[in-house]
Amino acid sequence: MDSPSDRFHQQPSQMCPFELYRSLPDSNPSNHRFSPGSLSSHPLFSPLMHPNSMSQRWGSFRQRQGLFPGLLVDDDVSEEDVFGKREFSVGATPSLQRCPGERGQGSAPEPGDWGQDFARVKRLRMDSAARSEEEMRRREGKRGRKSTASVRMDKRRGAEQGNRRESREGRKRQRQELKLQLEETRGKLLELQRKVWKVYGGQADDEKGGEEEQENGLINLDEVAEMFSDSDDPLTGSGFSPPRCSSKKPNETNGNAGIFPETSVDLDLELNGDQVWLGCSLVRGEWESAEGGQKFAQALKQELANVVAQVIDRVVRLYAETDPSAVTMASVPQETSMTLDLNPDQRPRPHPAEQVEALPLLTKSPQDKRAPIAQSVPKDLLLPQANPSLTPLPQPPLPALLPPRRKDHFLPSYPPDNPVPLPLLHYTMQNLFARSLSTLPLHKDCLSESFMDFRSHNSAFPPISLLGQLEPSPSDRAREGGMRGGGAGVVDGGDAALYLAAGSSQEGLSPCHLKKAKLMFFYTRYPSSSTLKTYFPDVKFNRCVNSQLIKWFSNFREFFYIQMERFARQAAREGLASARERALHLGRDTELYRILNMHYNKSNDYQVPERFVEISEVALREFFSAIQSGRDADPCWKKAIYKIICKLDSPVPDSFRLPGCPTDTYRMG
DNA sequence: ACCGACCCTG
DNA sequence: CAGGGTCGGT
Repeated sequence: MDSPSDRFHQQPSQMCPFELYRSLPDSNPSNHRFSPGSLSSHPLFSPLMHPNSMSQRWGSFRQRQGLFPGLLVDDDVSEEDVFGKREFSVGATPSLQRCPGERGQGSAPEPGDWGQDFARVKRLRMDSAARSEEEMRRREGKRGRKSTASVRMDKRRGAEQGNRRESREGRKRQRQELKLQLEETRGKLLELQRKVWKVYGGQADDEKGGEEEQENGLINLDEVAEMFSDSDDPLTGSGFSPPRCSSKKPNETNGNAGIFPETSVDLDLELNGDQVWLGCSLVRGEWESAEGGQKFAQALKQELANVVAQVIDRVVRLYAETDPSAVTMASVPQETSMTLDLNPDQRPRPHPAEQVEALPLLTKSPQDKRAPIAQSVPKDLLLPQANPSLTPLPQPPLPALLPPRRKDHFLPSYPPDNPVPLPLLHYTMQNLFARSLSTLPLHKDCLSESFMDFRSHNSAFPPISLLGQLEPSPSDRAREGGMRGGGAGVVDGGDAALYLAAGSSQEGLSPCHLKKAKLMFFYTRYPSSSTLKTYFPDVKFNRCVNSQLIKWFSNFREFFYIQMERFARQAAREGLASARERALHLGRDTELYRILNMHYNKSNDYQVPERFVEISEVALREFFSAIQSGRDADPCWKKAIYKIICKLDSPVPDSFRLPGCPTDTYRMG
């Protein structure tokens, strides 16, 4: 039989995850500690889902078992083949394991990479040496039990030749014994799991399938390793049933059974089910035959795989909740689970491809030191969708930037159910691009590099039709300054990319800041330096930046007053009083309003505050009266008007205090 | 539409 | 010196 230990000496990329833990020649764990900060960049669980590791092993297993006669899985077959056939054979499982944007599309993963990942996991496993020892002892005990079971079965075979009834009773006893053994191991695993979860942070009881998570930062890799190590034993692996491989456990969601299901019921269900047992092809009664022992071992192994899948699942969940950029990966263990999905349960599961795809992409996206928006966006908007099993997080007062995934993706090369949330992809790419620009030499002292660059390269970015994907749903339109602050806003096509990237910290001013300043102009025409500092928290202020911002507002005023004077003179030329009055009224349907809106709110995604319309009309009338009365002959005739307008500043909404480009959802959708 | 240069004021 | 305004260039 193809016991896990048979694969001991295979190259890492072909090893089962649990083999890794079992076969650790490295005895110097202290050399291999990973800093938690680097966690997100380590594809910890990706190797576990790699076909060369788990799935391929199970593919071979299936082949030898004849579980899928039509599914020829060879150890040397390519990843694509494995996947393709698997997908074909397990059509009911909506699974896309590889990442079109990353590993798929013919770009086979490099075994070296995966091997390294395995090695990392290995080392992690070694980090808990004492724990390992304990588990080894545990394993030894279980192996002993296992062989005992085999012996018993042999004996039973001999008894079969005797009295029929006796043999039947013996079988019953055997079954009972096996059940007891399984229950025992399950109990032990349960205990172990609880320990682990306590160590992890007292979540043993309140953590229901990883649904209630807190943002504790990055997971300690040791803890992750422990979680893996908890389930690396085939026998202990039977402690919890696979979420997707065996029959659904009705009590699985009761209490802590969500993680550690009650054992007796499970076994009863499975043994009485007269169907697939423990998620493999071992049908009731079959395991009592001559090869029953082997099949029993296989069943146990399969259980182990299921356990691994669960562990991965939980690790991924933890990833998802601690690293928002990985949320789309949440609940991932599709590789093993899909492979073993012979008896799919009813547990709702997220689209596998969605998660598998996004992680490599997202974890590679630069995590800016401040970037609160960048981090919050995917979590808020993608988490509930990508992982419906997770409790939705409270909606922060940040704009919803990423809409639900739509089917009409604009990257045609992707499948319809493209797992990569494209807006997110967009953001990532833009962010990468923007960041890469930051390495360019400075052109200006005050403006950010990206600003300088993008001013002449806006065309390099997607047109608005594409960026329209970023628009939130029209459901929560905000009225009258109802901006929901902070986030990287959706603006016109040319600038949107820049604004998106501007949630990150800036040495200088970015187009997003310009946009924000313009929107601020709706509220304050004469902001003080302190005000500017307040509302541009993501800008490192120095004299130059401050002057630049002041200059911006000066320019805004310049434009504003020029338009006022122009339209005032135009009104002054009106002969009829009614027409003049009409011209002096600044309705939202007037040309002056359109011009102002176009200038300060170019993308028209922000509702111009009524107050600004009123103030503009005041200015217009002031200009008009000055012109009418001939005061414009005075070279300083505008000063008086400036004085009036200067007093009409209103407070800027708090949403502007957040970094990034504010926007409301007006006109969205 | 934007910005630099320049001037003025406090 | 900071900030505001104006003018002219692009």
